[in-house]
Amino acid sequence: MSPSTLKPRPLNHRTHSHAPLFAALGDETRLSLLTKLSAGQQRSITDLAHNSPLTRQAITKHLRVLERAHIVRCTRSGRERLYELDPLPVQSLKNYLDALSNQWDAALTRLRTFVESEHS
Amino acid sequence: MSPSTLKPRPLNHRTHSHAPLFAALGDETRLSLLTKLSAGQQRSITDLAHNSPLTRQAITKHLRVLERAHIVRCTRSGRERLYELDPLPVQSLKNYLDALSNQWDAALTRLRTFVESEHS
DNA sequence: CTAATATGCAACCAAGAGGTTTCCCATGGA
DNA sequence: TCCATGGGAAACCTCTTGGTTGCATATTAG
Repeated sequence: MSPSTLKPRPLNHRTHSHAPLFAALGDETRLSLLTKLSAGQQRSITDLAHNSPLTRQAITKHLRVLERAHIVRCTRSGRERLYELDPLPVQSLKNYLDALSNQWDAALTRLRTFVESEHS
Repeated sequence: MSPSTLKPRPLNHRTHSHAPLFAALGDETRLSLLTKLSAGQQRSITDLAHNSPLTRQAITKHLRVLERAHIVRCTRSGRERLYELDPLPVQSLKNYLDALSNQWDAALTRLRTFVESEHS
């Protein structure tokens, strides 16, 4: 087996980091907003802020965070601003986590094989 | 079709939120630490801080964040503290994202079916 | 024993996040 | 037209985050 077969290629995903995406998901309020939006309907800001302990302005800020991370997109309709989910980045994150855990599994497997061959 | 068939069950995952996990992953430094650890070997703090623009103490803080989120665990060996990945929460996050995008897909499908039946 | 190494702890700091309040603008409907 | 409604902007506050420095402690090597 050539050494290059063993090298894991350190999972950088072309330096385009997923950290901002993760950060955008790292807040309870924003996750609950995503839950509401995952029903599939476009919702206005006031609508999303309804039945929330927070102010409309707070919800607005959270929506902007989600928008900057491209987790959510928004279109204007009259005086309303309608938000909806953007399904793509979720897929991107899943791919990243897949790569991470695959690399982890592969490392464990290599380690195990090595240890076994040492003992044979 | 009964209404209960349509209801999406809002994806709460027993109130145990994933926000702290996401937050722990929402930092470039921590992601790069995870990349290093994904090679599968236990690494000491000084080892992980080597070739980093940051101080050892900064790395220590980041490792503690990862530890609190149970993304990483650590064992003491002499005067060293060895960190390694904990593969479980990654799987949990993947499941969560799967649920989210499934719910999103399902909502879209229901919406489409509804629109089509309206036009028939 | 002594020196070097690996880490911990505490104080401190600047910047950002999350939230509120207040006031203003635009639009839709009566 | 007039007013209720949806939303934006800015100022402000507090707590957290990400980082530093300095010093103390424990363990290993010689």
